[in-house]
Amino acid sequence: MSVVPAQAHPREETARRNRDKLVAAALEEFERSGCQASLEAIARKAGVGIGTLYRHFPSREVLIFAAHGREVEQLGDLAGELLEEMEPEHALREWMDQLATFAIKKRWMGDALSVAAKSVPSDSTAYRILVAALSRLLVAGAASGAIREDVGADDVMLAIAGLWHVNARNDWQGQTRRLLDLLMDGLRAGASAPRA
Amino acid sequence: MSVVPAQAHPREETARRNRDKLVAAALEEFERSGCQASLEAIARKAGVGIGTLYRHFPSREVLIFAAHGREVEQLGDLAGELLEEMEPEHALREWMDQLATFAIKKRWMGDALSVAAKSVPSDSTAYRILVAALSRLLVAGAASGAIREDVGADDVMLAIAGLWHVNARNDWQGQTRRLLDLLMDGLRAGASAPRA
DNA sequence: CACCATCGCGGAGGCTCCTCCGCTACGATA
DNA sequence: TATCGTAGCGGAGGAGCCTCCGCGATGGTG
Repeated sequence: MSVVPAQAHPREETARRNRDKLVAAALEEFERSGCQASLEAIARKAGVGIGTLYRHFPSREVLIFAAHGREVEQLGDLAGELLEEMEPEHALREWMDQLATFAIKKRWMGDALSVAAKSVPSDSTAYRILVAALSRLLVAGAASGAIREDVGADDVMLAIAGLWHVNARNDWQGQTRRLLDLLMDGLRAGASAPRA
Repeated sequence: MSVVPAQAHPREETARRNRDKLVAAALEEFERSGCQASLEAIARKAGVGIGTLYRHFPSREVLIFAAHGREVEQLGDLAGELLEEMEPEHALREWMDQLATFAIKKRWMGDALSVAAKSVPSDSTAYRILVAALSRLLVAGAASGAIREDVGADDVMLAIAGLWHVNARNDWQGQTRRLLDLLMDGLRAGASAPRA
């Protein structure tokens, strides 16, 4: 996982190993019981003290993303790939669909983002990655003339915050589709009443 | 507060008094420290056991709305009043603005609704009240031809879920305005691409 | 070699959550 | 009046959160 600097201080070495053990344990526990799994249980499973867990991961959210960072990055990269394959407007929609699916299928993500949203979300690495991806899509859309220019990635993140709440519902596909349809209609250039 | 049935069983009488004491204490504590205030502290302040609190209010959310129910109802009533004063499209927007302001100014509300959203939100009385109000506005809007007909109140609730997260940000007015602008643009009749 | 500064570790401790259960007090019944 | 059933009360208890601090290992210094 982590890069091993050839001749590290043994202390740092141990610390790194502990970190890795924690991430592994967290991944398992989050998988098993959603991401409100007990942090003490994770520490126990990793065989380290609870203090060690909190030193490495000062908040639950940080741990969640440490465990799932890779997947978030892939979602970030996806934006670029979609932009190469299709026109920006469709890429934007497709990306948001993927994000929604992600939030449903990988329950941790919805949970995590809704935790992240509580504090100052911009503190969250994952949040930043997603906003960056979204931003690329919006800029490309604006450049192509399909998407209005007066809306920022932050605004759209806020507008799709509802996705994190769709979770347990029965008709999540319908809910998600309608929510994104609504949003896309608002996002299209010319949607807004002609500005003065 | 509660209606006093003339000759109640003394036991029920005590229970009612306890309930009222709890609501009063909760109101104070929520005011003081946001609605993640300690329930044990509330019980202490009310002078009852923690068990009594949980018997009357099985979840934090229930207590929050027991304490603030009146205000939520007023917000519900506001929908009808606005519809009498202005055309539906503006009433809808105005109502959502009020809701947003509410969510910011009365921090408990944003908190509470985001708690409510986690479980099955339709279990929450407050949620139902708000959805009902929204529904009235949408129906009126559709009848007047200003608002599209294929969007339900639940969908809109989901779309404005972001409002609960605006909370701590600096530029909440701007964020809120942009979010609602976006939504209104999507909601206007004719916004959607012509359907097949 | 003896001493010292530093850093990461573990876990105790204070607090909250929420459940569960024994107790009491009061009305009902004989 | 003596006994019983029951509704509502209080709070102990087990679990989790998070902080804080004493400890031991390690590498540097005289």
